[in-house]
Amino acid sequence: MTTLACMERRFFEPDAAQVAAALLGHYLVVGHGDSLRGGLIVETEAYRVDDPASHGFRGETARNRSMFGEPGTAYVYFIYGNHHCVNVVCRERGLAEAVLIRALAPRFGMEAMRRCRRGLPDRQWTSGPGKLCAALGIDRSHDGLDLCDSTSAVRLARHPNVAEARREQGPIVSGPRVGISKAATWPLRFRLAGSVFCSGR
DNA sequence: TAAGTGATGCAT
DNA sequence: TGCATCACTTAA
Repeated sequence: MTTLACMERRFFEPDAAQVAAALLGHYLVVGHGDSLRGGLIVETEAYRVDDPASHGFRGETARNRSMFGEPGTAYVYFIYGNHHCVNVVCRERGLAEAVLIRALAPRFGMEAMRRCRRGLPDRQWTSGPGKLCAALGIDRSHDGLDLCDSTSAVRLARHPNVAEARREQGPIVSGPRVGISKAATWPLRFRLAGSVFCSGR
């Protein structure tokens, strides 16, 4: 794909709910040497600064430090002893807001993703926040990367025709978050409801 | 439906 | 130091 321009930083200055919706239909990609893996974002979840479910709610620690960084920073955490999840930091430095990338429609590096997902069917490669990190090879070593920098291993890229992508895979719907015990009913989960690659939890 | 996995954070 | 919790996945 020749048209993979990185998102500009100001894209991530609004609050996490706005950014979570705005990211749908754009790309998350990871460079591995000369090759690329990634896909189209079809599901996101917002975590707000006043949000008891957010890792940043109780203040800055070694684990969540990058949540307090510049908008467009990657926050990657390790959970349940097995899985990594990747977030995009929003709002200005010092305010912990972030968007969890929950699911992708696979687009680039299909064979590499198939291998990393043990030969499972494509619908199971990236249809969950831990799955997509496994498929793309994202881990804590990517925590704190600038997702707006075209030289970063992990980055976010603008879809040249995001309106069309949303038409094809929409509509955009929002609803309760999943997998959390606090403030789960806040309608901060967003997805392209026509995509078969949503996590379905 | 439940087990597994290990880091994290708060209580002790 | 101990222990409950955890923004998940897989096997059953």
